Amino acid sequence: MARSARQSKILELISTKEIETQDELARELKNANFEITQATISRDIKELGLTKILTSSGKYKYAIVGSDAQQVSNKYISIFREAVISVKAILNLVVVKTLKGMAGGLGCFIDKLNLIDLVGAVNGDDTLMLIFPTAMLAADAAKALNDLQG
Amino acid sequence: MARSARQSKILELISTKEIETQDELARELKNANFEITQATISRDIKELGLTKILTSSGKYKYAIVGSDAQQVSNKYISIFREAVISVKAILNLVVVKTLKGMAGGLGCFIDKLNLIDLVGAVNGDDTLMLIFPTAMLAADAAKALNDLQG
DNA sequence: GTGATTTTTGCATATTTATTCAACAATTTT
DNA sequence: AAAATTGTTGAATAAATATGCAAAAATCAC
Repeated sequence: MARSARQSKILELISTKEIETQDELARELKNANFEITQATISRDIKELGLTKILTSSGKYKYAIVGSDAQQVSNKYISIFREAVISVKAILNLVVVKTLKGMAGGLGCFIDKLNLIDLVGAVNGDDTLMLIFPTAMLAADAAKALNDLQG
Repeated sequence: MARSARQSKILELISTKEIETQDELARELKNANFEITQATISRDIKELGLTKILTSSGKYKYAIVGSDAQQVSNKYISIFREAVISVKAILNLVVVKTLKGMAGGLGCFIDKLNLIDLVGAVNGDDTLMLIFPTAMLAADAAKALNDLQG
């Protein structure tokens, strides 16, 4: 599980910070209690299909980017499956319970891969709340996410 | 001018071939009579905001990618200005005359940055033909492109 | 459980990419 | 036109990233 949790954390980190190098990512992961080397990060990054893009300040940072490879999202799905405990719709909200520490990463890529009419998302450590325009859309999304769980 | 022509060629090359490394790009450019080193290519790639993305075969290739930096497209505009001689609409087509060898690169990124209702594009060495659904859209596009010329 | 098989990882290193610095070319200023 | 400024480049090298290989960990078959 450490593997999925780590990759989830990587998604969260690159979405919330401007990570310029794999060594920097290694340091951030260390702060989050993932003791890991650059070599493994290189592999994770390839698996997640991440790449560096140019920011407006002329620096490069890692980002989730639409790639040729559609299978890449399969990787995300497998993280999703490992991380998610339950998905429930309440009014216009969907509440997702996750393993500890994985709500953040999950939120980031549910956000990115915008398959659904999501207004926004907030998360704690093990809970993710997705906000929808209507109860109906929330129910649809909850169903879609539950289906994903296989 | 060699600079713009070279960068235009780079756009063409990465759009039509799977270029994996800067050295490979250097060899391709050599074939196209641009004698250039990897160092300069590294700079060109940064200027053009290109990055490597994962292909479905698990390899990386260079690609044009939507970045944070909107100024990036300014770079494209400046290549456009240097390359284009004239833009004319005829029926539902727009014919763009360019400097020799630059029609290909131009077509590639006009295609990518899909600002306009373009159906398709074909090009020779110094002529680029853009195909639109209607004469009206072709005329609009021709006007937009002429405006770009500053 | 044991042993076989597969997966994940770190280390060392190869490969790839970015940058420093000096030279040269182009452009502007005077 | 010379001098000064600015932009472009290559060579060498620094920095960053990927990978071969062996070891450790996890998973599976029995």
